[in-house]
Amino acid sequence: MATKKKSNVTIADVARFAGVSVTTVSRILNGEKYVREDKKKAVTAAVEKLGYRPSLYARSLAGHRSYVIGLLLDDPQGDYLSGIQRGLLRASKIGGLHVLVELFDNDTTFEQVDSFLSSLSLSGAILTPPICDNQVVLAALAKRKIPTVRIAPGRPFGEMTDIKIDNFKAAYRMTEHLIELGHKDIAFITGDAQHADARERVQGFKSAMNDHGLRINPEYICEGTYVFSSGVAAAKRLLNHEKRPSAIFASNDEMAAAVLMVAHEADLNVPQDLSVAGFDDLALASFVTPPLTTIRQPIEEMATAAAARLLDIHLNRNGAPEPAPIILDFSFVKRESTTKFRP
Amino acid sequence: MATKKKSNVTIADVARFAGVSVTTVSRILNGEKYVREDKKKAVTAAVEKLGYRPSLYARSLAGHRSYVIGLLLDDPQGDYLSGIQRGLLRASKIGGLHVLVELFDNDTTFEQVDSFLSSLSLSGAILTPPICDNQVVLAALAKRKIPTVRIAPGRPFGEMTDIKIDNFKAAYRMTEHLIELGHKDIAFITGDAQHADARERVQGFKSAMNDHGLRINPEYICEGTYVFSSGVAAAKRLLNHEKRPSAIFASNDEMAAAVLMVAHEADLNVPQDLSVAGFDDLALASFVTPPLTTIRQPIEEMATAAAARLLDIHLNRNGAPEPAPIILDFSFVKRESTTKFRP
DNA sequence: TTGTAGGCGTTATCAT
DNA sequence: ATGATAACGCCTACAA
Repeated sequence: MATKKKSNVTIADVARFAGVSVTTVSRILNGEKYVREDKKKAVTAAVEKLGYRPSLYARSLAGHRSYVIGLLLDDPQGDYLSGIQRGLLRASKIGGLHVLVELFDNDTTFEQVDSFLSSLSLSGAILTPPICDNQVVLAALAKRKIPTVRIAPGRPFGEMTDIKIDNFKAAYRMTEHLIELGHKDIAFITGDAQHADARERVQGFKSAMNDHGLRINPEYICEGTYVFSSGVAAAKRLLNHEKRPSAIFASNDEMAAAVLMVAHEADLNVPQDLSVAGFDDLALASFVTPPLTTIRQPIEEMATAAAARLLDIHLNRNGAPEPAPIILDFSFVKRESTTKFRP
Repeated sequence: MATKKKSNVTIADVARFAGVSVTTVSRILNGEKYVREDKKKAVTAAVEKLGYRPSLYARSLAGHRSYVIGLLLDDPQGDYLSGIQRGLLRASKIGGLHVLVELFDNDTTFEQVDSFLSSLSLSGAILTPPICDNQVVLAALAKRKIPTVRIAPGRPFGEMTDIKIDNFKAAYRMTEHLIELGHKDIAFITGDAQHADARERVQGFKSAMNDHGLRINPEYICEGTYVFSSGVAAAKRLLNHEKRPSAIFASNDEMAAAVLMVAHEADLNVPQDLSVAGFDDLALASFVTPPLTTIRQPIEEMATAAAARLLDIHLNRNGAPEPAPIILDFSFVKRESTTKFRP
């Protein structure tokens, strides 16, 4: 009748079973040194046999390290999120970390973020645009000294690791592509100027134009905000221009898709009548008609790198964050939305 | 010189400050009754003043409830994920829960899931397709008696709450739309037959056809798997058919987008030469050319409902899960990819 | 209605 | 190299 007490097997059970102290078990589990091989073996066996799993909560409470990294989000939009998460989740899992996602609106107060951090004491945090430039959130993170890595951030901030591609170079590259195709009247739709990456992209475009001795028509530079509707507006302006450009470089795919739509409505054929270039290589870039020539950010790798960085900090408990930014390579993706200029 | 010990303010501090016992504080924090108003007020004030935030880990350890719900994912794909997360995160935040995301491949073992659950003792779990039909995961969840709600699941399973739309009805509705437009030769591209929703959609299509006295050409029913490439294959087969259909109903938007692409390559105008209907109303449905007529699943609401359900269980600690499925309304979204049949 | 005291499962400290 | 034992911060009988 002895019903086995349902409670989970604890570290004490393992210790007893292996004939050692809980301290020793703990040491072994945490990969510390100063443990004899035979004991290690015994413990490992016991763990296996009993199906023991340490309680995340007990460890966190006693050890002051939570094994949880926070993915802080502003508003979960667009599918770059899935790329980020895939990279993050895979890497975290391997490193024995868990990912907790939390939402923080644009008008979140310092108090709110701080209280969140207080109750969770994260092992690290990961921020993506646009929240990676939210001063309130950043301040709260810094105050608690939470190791933080930012993916594709705008302005730099304190001692945080930044992960990004060289947006300037990427935009430069795309512009050169257009120029090589013979285009001269090239228009550009900017992203949300709040983001540094948006600013870098315009700069890349402008530099390439200048370096190739091409004149930039100020009316060919349209302000967008990275969202579809802003792309529609910009495209309409551009295509109704008395002398319409022969190519449009939108600083993200969503706006490029908008250009495609407007062009289609205006009975313009892309790419015969108009070349269109995007940026980001979201899934939709391959779905639209015609598929977009674009720049791919290695989103997943970026997230993987972020997790790796955090894991490193977590393991080494090192106080020297070495905030050198990590720059990853972009890739140029040629599809069918761009082609040779023909008058 | 008295440097305030940096450690966080604890429940004991609050109790001291408010002149009551920790028990009382705990009670108040957890909204139990049997507390005098004045004490409650004093405690609330102390909490405010001290900026106290309970430690999630300590609560979890002592209270055997984690306040963490797990969003279990197979492979973070597509943008339905962002909708889910938005709903989930918002609702969870309001309810004071946190969302932890974890990845489980298709070949995850029972042992792995079990060990995950063991170390986190989730307050609840949420599953989306396709993992919501992963028998291994489901079994592990059931064994630990973790309250689980599944979004748009295939086959039913044990005592879990299911949240879904009436796929049959939705597909029926879309088919009727096509029929009302005068189409008779309507083709259908199925989804992954593993998913019950895919099967329900075919059924809806067939029933509508039958009910309207239309013949279903077996060659017009193409097997797809919900992914773009399968849509391409199906579309090619359909459009090369000696007598090609005047309308194609793809059981998700991704495949519908594929049809659009193939049609475009074949110099067919959509919708003049061919009507195309999708299902899901992903973001891409509005981006493609022409925008897709489709069915919208209230993804975000589904997630919200899921969180609400879990919160309810969490609060009431009720053992009666009442696994009645929650059926939410879909909506029919008319865009430009479908139009009247003209011979 | 309120307080006391004993866990919850680990890690950290300090001996040995 | 290994083991007691005291935290960690909170919840929850049990007592009052």
